[in-house]
Amino acid sequence: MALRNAILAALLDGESSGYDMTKSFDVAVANFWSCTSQQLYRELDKLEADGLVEARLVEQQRRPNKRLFSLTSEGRAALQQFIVREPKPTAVRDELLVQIEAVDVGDVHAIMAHLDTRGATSTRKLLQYKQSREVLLDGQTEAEYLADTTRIGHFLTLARGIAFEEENIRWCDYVRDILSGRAGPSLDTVRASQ
Amino acid sequence: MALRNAILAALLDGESSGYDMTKSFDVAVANFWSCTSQQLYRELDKLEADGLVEARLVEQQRRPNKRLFSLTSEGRAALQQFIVREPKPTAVRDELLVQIEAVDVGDVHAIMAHLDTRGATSTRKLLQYKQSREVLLDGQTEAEYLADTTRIGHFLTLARGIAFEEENIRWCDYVRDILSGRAGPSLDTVRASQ
DNA sequence: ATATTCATGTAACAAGTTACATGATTAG
DNA sequence: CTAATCATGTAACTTGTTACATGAATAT
Repeated sequence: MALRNAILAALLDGESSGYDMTKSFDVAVANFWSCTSQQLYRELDKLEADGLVEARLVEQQRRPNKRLFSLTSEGRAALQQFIVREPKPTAVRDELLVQIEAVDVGDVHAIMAHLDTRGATSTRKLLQYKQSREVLLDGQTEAEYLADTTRIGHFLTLARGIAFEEENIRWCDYVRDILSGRAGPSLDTVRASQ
Repeated sequence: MALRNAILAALLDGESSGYDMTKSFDVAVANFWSCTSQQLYRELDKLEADGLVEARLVEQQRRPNKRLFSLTSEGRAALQQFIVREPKPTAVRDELLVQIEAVDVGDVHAIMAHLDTRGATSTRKLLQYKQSREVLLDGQTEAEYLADTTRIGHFLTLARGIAFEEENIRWCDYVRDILSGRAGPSLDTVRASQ
């Protein structure tokens, strides 16, 4: 009853295959839910069995056949019921933060490498989100967009994703600065100064 | 192998009972991991069986007896191994964002109520985090604290928690403003103007 | 030639959630 | 007298992850 609603919400933008969603869960939906492709296929089967989505088989010549899923009216009704329920508090689960919590007893250089990787990931995601935003806006100002559109939800969650990644990048830089003062010169720095 | 490390990291600050951790996972650790008390007790048993933590029974007169857990050297070593491994990307899981994604097909007033609740929760958490920060700083400036301490990890994760909740509050306000323009006058507003 | 993309899954396992249970003590 | 706090758990269930599998088509 959890992933369900994220899938139903993702289908508001139109029909989609499991494969499409596997990737769009990395971009469009990534700022509010995440899952593996195996979970998606399993849940889509259940949703179909429960009549909340329906599948349309599309036969292709040079590609494997695919099933395009779309919301049924029951699915739409289930979503409507879901949004009036009190949402659970956000479940935060970040291994990098657990590692930072333990930085005092471990390898500072390893942590700094993780911070670089995370910073790069966040930068890439931020770029994707901002591009999605430009696509939605399509040359309009935010005010113009908001006045016109019938699809405001995705714009608002995108705003949260953008703010989250910006904050993430700032924090990675902040922590890296502080840790580099504690780590002692890295091997690279020593080599560079010789 | 997931909650494990969060528990081990939490024990860096000293011994703690399952009950203590149930609540500190709501405050201190909440910005990077969350779990139920049932999970904690189960995982603590496993950690003890694996020799990563050890329990000390404290008999109390007017309270139920409790077991205080602390890190063993094996536990500390396990943490050190954990922090050199590449961390998994953050798993975001926020029902409120799923609901916002679906706001176009559902009850806008219900969503606004959820935003108010979330805003209030974030405000409360932010206050707690800031108070924790003051306790750590103990009158010193940030620079003074960072120069002196041997326990920098928690300070840095706390900074992330503070930034996260501040951003959350900003976003809730932003979305509420936009939605209140679309919802039409609420029943309350109508009553107030009569 | 080799790797990646498209497109779908199964099976086994690990982790997380919900409901339930106990029972004394203290604060309002 | 009622509710909350302290302190621990068990059992059943739902989710999420990992490893594995297939097989043609295109891009490098």
